[in-house]
Amino acid sequence: MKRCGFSANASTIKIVMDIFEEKKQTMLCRRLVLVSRILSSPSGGTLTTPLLSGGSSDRKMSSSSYKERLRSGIIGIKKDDAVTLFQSMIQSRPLPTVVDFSRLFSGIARTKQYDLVLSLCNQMELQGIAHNNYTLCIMINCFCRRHNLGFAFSVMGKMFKLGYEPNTITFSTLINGLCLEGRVSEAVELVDHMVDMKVIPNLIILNTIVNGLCLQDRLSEAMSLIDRMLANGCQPDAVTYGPVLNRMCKSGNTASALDLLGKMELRKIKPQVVTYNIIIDSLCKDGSLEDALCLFNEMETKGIKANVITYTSLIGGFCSAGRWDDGAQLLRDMITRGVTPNVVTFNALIDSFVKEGQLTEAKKLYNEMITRGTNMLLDGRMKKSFLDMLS
DNA sequence: GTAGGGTTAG
Repeated sequence: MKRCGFSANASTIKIVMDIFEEKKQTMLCRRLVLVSRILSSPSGGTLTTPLLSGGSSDRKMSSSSYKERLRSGIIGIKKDDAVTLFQSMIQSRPLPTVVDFSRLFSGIARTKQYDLVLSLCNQMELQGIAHNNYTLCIMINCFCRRHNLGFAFSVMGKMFKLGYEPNTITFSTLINGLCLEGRVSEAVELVDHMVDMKVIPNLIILNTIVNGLCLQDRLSEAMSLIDRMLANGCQPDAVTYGPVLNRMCKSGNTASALDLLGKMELRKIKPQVVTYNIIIDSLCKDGSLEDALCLFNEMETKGIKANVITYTSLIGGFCSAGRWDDGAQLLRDMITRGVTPNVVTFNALIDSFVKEGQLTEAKKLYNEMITRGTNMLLDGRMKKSFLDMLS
């Protein structure tokens, strides 16, 4: 290991890397580990051989229903639902494969219920189903999101012990974890280690580092990293620029963000709707409503469809400028164009009407909002608008 | 087959 410039609190990385080096030198040992894992895994036999061939019809039903459920999609799965699905999986015979569990865990992780994923991972192991490279990586991500870097690195150690080699995704998960902790320098060190280990960093890794630098408000370093990417033939994408633009706008430098948007276009990087939203919102807050509307037209001309956030920012801009009628008109426009307003959109208008004492208008909008359904009434800020109105 | 990043509105 040629590098030794770790800071004291980077010792975990070093320890884990040392374990890896040790493993690499003993490939035979690794094979033995793999073999013994297959032999000793309690789930080894049941994964391919049903224990209850021709089991009860209940169990067959349950088996086909979890498969159906995983296939039909578990986007936005709620906790109770996830637990029920997991229970039906562990009661099925033959037991589901670790791949089925990784699908479930991945779906839950996307809803940010990291604790739940970790707890179900634990229960899966107790059922005798061994982790694989994928489920371990999901665990690393969960620990990183919970700001438990120590546990994340120990899961990586476990991966090594089981004979898995880290790949780009394993590293990027940990690099993001370090960035989320504000430990960008160590994240960069880890990129160096990847390279030493012949694992090639990709655009996602670089974007992660750029975002980490932006989180630390290290904008000039982020910009020079992007320049180096360009110089080395690594084309950044809109995601690379998002955090940079956001940081510029949030620190009151909308003009620089507009400049950068121009540079993106020169570099043939297609902005996303989010890219425009960041700048449009910032212009609205600056009071540069006309510029915001120009940008709004520009994005539509380019075929980038405005979404609820774009409209909400603009409506807020109109309201701050005292142009409530224009704001209300934009609300009608967005509905006509098939963009559904949400509680934030209505709140911007209603709050503004209430503040102006235009209670009739506020009530009309309120009625429209409840006609449109959903449980918007439960929203706290909306309640505040109405308390203001009543007082 | 499944795992990784990210920026936006009150």
